[in-house]
Amino acid sequence: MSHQLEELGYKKSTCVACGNDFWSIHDRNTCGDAPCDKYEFIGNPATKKKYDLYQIQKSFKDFFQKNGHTPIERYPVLAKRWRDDVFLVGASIYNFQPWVSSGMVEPPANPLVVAQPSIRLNDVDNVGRTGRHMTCFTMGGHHAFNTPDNQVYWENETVKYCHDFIKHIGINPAEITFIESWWEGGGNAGPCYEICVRGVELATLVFIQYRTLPGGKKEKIPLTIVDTGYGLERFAWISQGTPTAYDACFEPVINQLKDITSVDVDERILAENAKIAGMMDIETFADLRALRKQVADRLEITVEELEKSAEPMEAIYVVADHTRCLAFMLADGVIPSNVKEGYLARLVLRRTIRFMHDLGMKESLSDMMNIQSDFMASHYPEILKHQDHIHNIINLEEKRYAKTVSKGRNLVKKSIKHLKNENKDEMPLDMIIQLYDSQGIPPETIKEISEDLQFPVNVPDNFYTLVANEHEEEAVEEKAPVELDYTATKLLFYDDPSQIEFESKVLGFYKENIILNQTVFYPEGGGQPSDIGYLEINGEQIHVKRAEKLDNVVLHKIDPEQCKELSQVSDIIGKEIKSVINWDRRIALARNHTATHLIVASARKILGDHIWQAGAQKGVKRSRIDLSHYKRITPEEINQIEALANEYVMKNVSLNVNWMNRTEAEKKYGFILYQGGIVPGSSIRVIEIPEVDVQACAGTHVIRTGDIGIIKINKTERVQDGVERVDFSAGAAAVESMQQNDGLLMESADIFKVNADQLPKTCDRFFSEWKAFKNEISRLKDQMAALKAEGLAGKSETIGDLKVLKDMIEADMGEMQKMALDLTDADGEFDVVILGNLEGKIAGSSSKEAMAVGVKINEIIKESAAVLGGGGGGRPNLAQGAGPKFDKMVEALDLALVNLKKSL
RNA sequence: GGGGUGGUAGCUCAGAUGGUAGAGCGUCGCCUUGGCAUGGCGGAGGCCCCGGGUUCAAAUCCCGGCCACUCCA
Repeated sequence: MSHQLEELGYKKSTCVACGNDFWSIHDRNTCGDAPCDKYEFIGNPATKKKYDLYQIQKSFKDFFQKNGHTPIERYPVLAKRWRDDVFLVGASIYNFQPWVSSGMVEPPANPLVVAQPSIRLNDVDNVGRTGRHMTCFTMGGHHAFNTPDNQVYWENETVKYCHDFIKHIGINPAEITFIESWWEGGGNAGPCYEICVRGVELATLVFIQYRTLPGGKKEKIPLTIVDTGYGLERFAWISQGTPTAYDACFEPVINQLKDITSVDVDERILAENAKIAGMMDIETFADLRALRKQVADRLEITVEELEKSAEPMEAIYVVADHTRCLAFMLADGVIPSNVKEGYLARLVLRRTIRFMHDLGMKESLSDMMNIQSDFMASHYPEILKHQDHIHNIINLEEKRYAKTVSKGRNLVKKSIKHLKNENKDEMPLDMIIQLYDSQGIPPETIKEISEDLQFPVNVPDNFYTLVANEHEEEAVEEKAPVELDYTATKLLFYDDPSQIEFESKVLGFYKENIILNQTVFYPEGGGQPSDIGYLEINGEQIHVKRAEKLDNVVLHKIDPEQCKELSQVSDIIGKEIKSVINWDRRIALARNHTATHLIVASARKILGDHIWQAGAQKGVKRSRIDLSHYKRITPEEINQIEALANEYVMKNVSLNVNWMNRTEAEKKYGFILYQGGIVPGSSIRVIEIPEVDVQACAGTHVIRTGDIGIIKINKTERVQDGVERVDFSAGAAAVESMQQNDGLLMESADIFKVNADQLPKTCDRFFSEWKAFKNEISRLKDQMAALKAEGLAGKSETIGDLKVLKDMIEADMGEMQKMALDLTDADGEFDVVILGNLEGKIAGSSSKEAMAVGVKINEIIKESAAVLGGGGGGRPNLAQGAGPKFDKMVEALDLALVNLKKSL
C-alpha cells in the first residue's frame, strides 16, 4: 500500500500463524498481534518512562499539534446530540458522521487531533476479567479529510506520524508491526493497518475511501478520510507493564477501592490471567471457564482457588471502569431509563452496584462516583460541574434498583412456594426466563435465593441466548426511494413569514399532488404539521389538503379526482397561478412552535440543563413536547415552568432567524442547537430567542414572543421511563383550554351547590361521608339479616336426618347469603338453608354435617337457578344464583328440595 | 420501537379452577406489669387503579386507559 514503510526500514512478510501480511523491521514469523504473539510487556514495560492515562493523552495531543494538527475538544459520549443512528460514541470518527464524513459539512479543523472518550458495551461481561476490556476508553484520533481540491495527507504521512509518535514516547520502532487489513463499518470501507507492539494492538490506521452500496459493492467516494484510532489506555498499560490495563489507567481509584474493601491482590495471578486472556476471545461462560482453567493450570492451583482470589480484584476493576463510563454518560446527559441509551446507562449502573455488593461494600454508589470524579476532575472539569445532577440521578437509581431487587426476591420466593405446592422438584426454564424477562431478576440471583430455600434451579450456560431467542426479530421496512425529477421548490415562508398569498408556476403532478416552482405552504416537518389552503386555477379554488417535502420538492396534496382532471388540461404546465394559505392555522402553529422553544428553555432553567427535548408534535389546539428527565415533573414545577414561559412571552423579544454554516453554528452555540432534533444540511437555520433559547429549526415562528399571547400547560404524562411529555396550548387555544378547565370546575361546583373554591373541602367531606354511610349500611344489613333470620326459626322441615329451611323472603342477595350462613353455622339451627326472593335471586348454604353426608348445595342451587332461566353455583357451603324468570321462584325452591332428597 | 409483569387496608403482601375480601406490621381501645420491653383480647380502617364488556355472579376473564416495574434492539 505505502512506500513509507519501506523508507522507514520495514519489510513485508506473512504471519505463519494467522496468514496475514505484516510489516516489520527485523525478520519475524508472526504478525505481532495476539493470539499469534503473547503479551510480552507485563512486568516488562516497553518504554523507559511510565505514562499515566492523562500524560499519554497530553503527549498524544501535543505531538500531533506540533505536527500541524489542530486539537479539538472531546465530543459528548451521547451521540444523539448530533446524529440519530447510534446511541453512544464508539470511536472518534463518530464525531464527524454523518455531516463531515459525507462531505456535506466542513470539518471543525483539518487535520485535527482529538482524545475522545468512547463507549462500547458489547464486551461488558469481560470487563475486569481479561485485564484489557473496558466499557469506556479514550480513543486518540488524528484525522485528515481529503477533498479533490484539498489533499491534506494520506497513507504515507499517516504511517510516518504513527511511527514517529510511537517512537516519540520511547518504544523501539523495531518492536512495531504494521498488519495489513481491511476495515468496514458505518457504510464506509477502506484498507487499514493494525499497529501492534509486544502482542497488543495499540492503534488502527484506516483509510476510508469507499462507500458500501446495498449488496456489498464498493464505490469510491470523493471525500477520503484518514481515520486513526489509538487506544490510549493501552499505551499507558504497555508503558507501565502492570498486570492489567486497569492498574495502569485507574491506579488512584483502584488504590482507594482496595483500601475500602481490604482486598488483597495477587499480582502473579493477575499477570498470568491477563497474558492468557490476551490470547483468547472471551464470549461465553464456556470461554471464561476455559480461561480460568488455563490460568489455574499454569499457576498449579485449582479453579476454585483461582476464582476465590481473582474475583474480588476483578470486581474492583469493574467498579473502577464502570464508574468512569457512568461519569461520562451522566455528565453528558444520558438519563438512565428502560429504553435506548438510558437502558445502557442503567445497565452499567446496576452492574456497578452488583459488583459493589459482591465486594460486600457498605458505601453508596455516590461514594464511588466521588472517588472517580476526583480522579477525572483535573482533566474533565465538566464532570465536577454536573456532580449534583449526577448524584441526584445515582441516588434515585440506587433506590430504584434496591426496590426492584427486593421485589424480585419476593417474587422468586413466591414462585418457589407455588412450585413446592404443586410438588414440582425443579424450577422450569420458562419460569427462570420469565423472571428475568419481566422482572429483571438475573439467574444468578434466582440461584442464590433458591439455594437458601433448598430448591434446585439449573441455569443453562446459554441462558442469555435463550432469552434472546424469546424475542422475535422485527422486520425492517425499507422505503422505496422516490426520485422526483423537479428542481427544488423555492420556500417563500422563510423570507417573509407573514406572506399569505403567492404567485407560482405549475411544474407538474405526482400522484395526487401538484408541484409548484415556489410555495408559501409549509410542508410537514420537524413536528410541525403542514399548512392548508387553496390554489386558484381557471377561476376555481382547489383545496390543498396538506403539503409535504420529498427531498427538496414540496408536494401539494389535492383531491385525487381534481388532480386527475387538472393534469389532463393541456396548457396547465407552466401556468402562473395564485394560491392562498389558511392564515389562522399557520399563525396558530407558529405560536405553538415558538412556545415549544420557550417551554423547553423554561424547563431547563427550572429543572436543570440535563433537560433535553426528546421529540415534539405541534398542533393548532394542543402541542406536546417530550423532555428527558429522571423523575416525574411535579405540579409545582409545572407551574414554575408555565410561569417562566409566560414571562418570556411578556418580555416580547424579537426572534433572530439566521442561516448559518453548520460547523460555525456548532462552535458558537454547541449541540444545544439540536435540541429540537437533528436537521440535515451544511447550512442550518438557527432560531435565536435572545437570552432565552437557540435551536436549529426549520419551522415557522412568530416575529416576537409576545405574538404567542399566552401559554397554558395542560398536563404531563410519563411517556417512557426518563421521558416526560408536556401537553400545552398556545394563544387562543390556551384561553380555550383554561375556559374548559373552569367549565369543569363550575360544573362540579354546581353539583355540590358550592363555590368552586369550596370544591376540595366539599368533595372530601362527601367522599368520607359516603364511606361512612356505606359502612353503616353494611352493618345495618347484617343486623337486618340477623333479625330476619330470627323470624325463620321453627320453620324447619326434616329431610333424612337434616333440618332443612326453604323459604321465600324479602331480602337482597347480600342479606340472604349472610342469613343462610348464620343459620347453618356451628350454632345455627339448620343443616340446609335455601332462600329465594322476589327478584329471582336464590341462595343456599349447608352445615358441616350436611356436607359430610354428601349435600352439595352448589349443585342444588345451580339446577334451581336454571328453572329461573339463569345460572348459579358456588362452594359446597354457600352458593348463589339468579335468573330473569322470578315468577318461577316457588318452583325453583321446590326443585331444590327434590334434588336435596335425591342426593341423600 | 418491539415484548413481558404488576396495581387489593396507612405499609408489606396473600387471595387454585369467577361464587362470604384476608394476613403481618402500623394505628386505636381494653387487659397483663410497680413501671418499661413485651405478651393477650378487641375495634376501626377497602371506589380490590379507572372506564367499558362477558356472566345469574368479576378483585379474579376480555377490551381500552392511567400508573409502576422489567427484558430486548
